Amino acid sequence: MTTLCKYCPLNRKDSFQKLSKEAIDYMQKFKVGELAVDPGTPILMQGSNAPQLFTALSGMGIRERHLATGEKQVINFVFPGDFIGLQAGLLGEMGHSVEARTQMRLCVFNRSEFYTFFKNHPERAFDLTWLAAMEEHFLGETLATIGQRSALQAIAWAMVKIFQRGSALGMVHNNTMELPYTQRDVADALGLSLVHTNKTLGKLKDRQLASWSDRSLQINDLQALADVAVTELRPARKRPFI
Amino acid sequence: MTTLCKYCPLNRKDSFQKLSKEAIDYMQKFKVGELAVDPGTPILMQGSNAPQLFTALSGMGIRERHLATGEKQVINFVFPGDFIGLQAGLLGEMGHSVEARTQMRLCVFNRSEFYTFFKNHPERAFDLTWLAAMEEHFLGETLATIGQRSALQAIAWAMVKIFQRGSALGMVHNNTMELPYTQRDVADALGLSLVHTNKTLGKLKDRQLASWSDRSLQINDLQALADVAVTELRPARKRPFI
DNA sequence: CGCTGCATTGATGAGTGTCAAAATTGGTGG
DNA sequence: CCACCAATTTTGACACTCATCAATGCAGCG
Repeated sequence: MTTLCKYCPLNRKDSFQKLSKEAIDYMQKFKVGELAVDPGTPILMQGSNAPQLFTALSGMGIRERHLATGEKQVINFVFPGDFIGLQAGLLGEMGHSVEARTQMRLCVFNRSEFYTFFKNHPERAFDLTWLAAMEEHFLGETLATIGQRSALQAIAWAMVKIFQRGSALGMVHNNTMELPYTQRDVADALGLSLVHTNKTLGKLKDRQLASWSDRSLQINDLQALADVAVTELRPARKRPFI
Repeated sequence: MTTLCKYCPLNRKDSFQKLSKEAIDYMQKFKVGELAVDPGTPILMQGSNAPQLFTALSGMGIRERHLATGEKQVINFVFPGDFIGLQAGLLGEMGHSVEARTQMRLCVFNRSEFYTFFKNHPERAFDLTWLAAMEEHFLGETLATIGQRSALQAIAWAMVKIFQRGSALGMVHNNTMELPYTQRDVADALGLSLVHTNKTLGKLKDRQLASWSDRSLQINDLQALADVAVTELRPARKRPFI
């Protein structure tokens, strides 16, 4: 049972830019279906030339890049509203894989209509490029984290980012949000070993900055955590979605 | 004295997708001037909301992100054909600074006409998004490098990437290309200390894999270097430019 | 109730960072 | 043409963060 775009769950959240009625009508034509996946399911594979692109409607996942050595680098975490498959759509090949970490519902688009999309709806193309620019911005910040921050700073930074993102999406209640990731995911995202990540998380808990256990992250003083991370807390902006 | 777009130096290089005559005519209207800068000149500042966007016509530079701690992370290296200011154009704020490392000539566009650009020329908007996707792809690879590769692998990887990029642009002669960067730049790009970078570069030279001195990089066996870096050598694709 | 995946803890050492100083290079002015 | 200065490269010694190895505990699950 496919949700009509006019009832799109994303368009109801106020962390997203509202779509106009016309835009919704158009997206309805562009949308070819809906995909529901279980935790652990691969959605797009690195190197693949996928015929389908997605927008996450609900649930969480990860983007990860596999190396020849068998290790992997987590590029970032996927939240509702994220567009999945930009690289496949434009370059014809994904630079990373995407995998579900919770149950997810995805809105499915056809890659073949991608160019038409650009041609007929420049404001939507603009939105897509906006998302790409935002991603570039974020990856630059991540690069600075892995390259320059200590393990403690890096993990604090990651927790701040995740918490803020979750907060904007209404996933935070009582200073607490669900985190479906494993410590290995976080370790791979920050270029740290699993053991050291575990010990560093322990340190954050000892200092009462961030407490993460049982898939649940609690942060009482976000500013204090941001201070440890040497980051500025900035209000989230409304994002477009595709 | 401003070059006419029909004589654009980028359009003559065959590593770029040729622009149609109509596209050139349009770009001519979009182009508002040309900027020549000396080495060391800041082109765009992190956090700024620049009114102008650029395409590098010649010369090289770096993108760098400054941290509150005074350290910096080099995001990547700027080559001819690179678009500069995507984030300013779309997000209204740069996530990093851009600085010249050689003399550079830049093609200047007005940010205010950016949206018009999208609206009237979807194929050019498509190209811009293509570049953004390519950047995202590259940053993902860089993330994997900093996060997962050893210092030796990382530096080998960086040399391979730079050499390939230079090669595509016709900057390589006799297995040698000019490198206007400092070891500090490379260290900051890979999250390594200057001293360790220096010693590791020495190791690559000892092993006759890559020899960089006097601003000049020589690589005789690129495949061998790529093997050390644990990367695949892939043929460069034709890129669009703006 | 024995798997299997994940979290946790302790011990040890390698890979890098940091500190300090010398060598080299390039530019500038006398 | 030389003297001087700043920036960069190079080297050596030492410290420390973080990776690796190895076990144990714990929970979910067929």
